[in-house]
Amino acid sequence: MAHQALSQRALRLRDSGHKLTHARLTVLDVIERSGGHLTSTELLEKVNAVDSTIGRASVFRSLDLFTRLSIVRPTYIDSSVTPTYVLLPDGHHHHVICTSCSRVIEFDECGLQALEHELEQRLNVRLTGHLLEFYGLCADCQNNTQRDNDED
Amino acid sequence: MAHQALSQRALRLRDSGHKLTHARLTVLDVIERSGGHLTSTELLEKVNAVDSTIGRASVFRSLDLFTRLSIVRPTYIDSSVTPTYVLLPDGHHHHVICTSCSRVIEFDECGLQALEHELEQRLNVRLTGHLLEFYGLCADCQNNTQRDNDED
DNA sequence: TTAGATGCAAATAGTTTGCATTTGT
DNA sequence: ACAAATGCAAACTATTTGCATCTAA
Repeated sequence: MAHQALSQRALRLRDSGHKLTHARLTVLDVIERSGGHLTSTELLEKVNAVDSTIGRASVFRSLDLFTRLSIVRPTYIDSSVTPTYVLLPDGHHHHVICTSCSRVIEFDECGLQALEHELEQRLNVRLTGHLLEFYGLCADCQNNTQRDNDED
Repeated sequence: MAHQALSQRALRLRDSGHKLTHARLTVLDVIERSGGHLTSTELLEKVNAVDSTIGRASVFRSLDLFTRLSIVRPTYIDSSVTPTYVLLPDGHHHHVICTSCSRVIEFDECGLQALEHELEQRLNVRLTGHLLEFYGLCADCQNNTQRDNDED
């Protein structure tokens, strides 16, 4: 029952001694295709759209496992209710998220090496990675905002 | 029915045109005393211990208000279920999270203004905030790691 | 073959809402 | 005095659990 080619992360999953089940591979695939920014609710919907026989519990269990394996990480940034899961690529991770349309814009440079270094010295920690997210409005949503008004 | 001296943040609350109610002042006080790292559930308990007549709804409403006023911010700690609220000292938010013991170490400087500015120009976006998390081992956990091995 | 994973449905957390009442200014 | 905020309890949403069944290795 071969899925398609296994992603890097799927291999990590297997190497850590867990079974490569249909449910897990599907959940992982959905996360990867999504660009790596999903709430659990969005994930549930998308997984369900792909294969409606996969149960909610398995999605949550996968999310939990992936978190423990550092494949994914929950962040709370603008929904105060549902955590957003972000894919953790290898070294660092940074992008801009449009708070209006949720579009994700990647960028390469983050220039944090210097800061990382300084923090290691000053705080006496050993750092292995980081997550940097900027929040704001993308070009399109800035234009649409001229129509104004959706304050609370 | 004067509470004790008003904190800096309580003043901000008032200045923003909201009433200084008993419930709000109590919630704020509990957060400030706690060192500024609480889940909503912990907050509910502590508020209840101080004054059991304050209802859950008011606690959540305060949390919501404080978040909108940037007095507090929901963030990831290690429960994947309940957001943790941290006090926001100034404008932005950044910290180091120990991947072993989940300890959170705050730091002030992030030097991202320059980058933020550059991205706004280059990507044609309008940025309003950011989250910066470093992951690594705190001093204690580096030492304990000599004893190695506590995989799952 | 068999331990580990699953799907289901019911149980549990966590959060929000409507509304009559109270309170800060 | 009166708009804003509250407390309550019920509604809702999100997540977890127990267990019989299934499946990857």
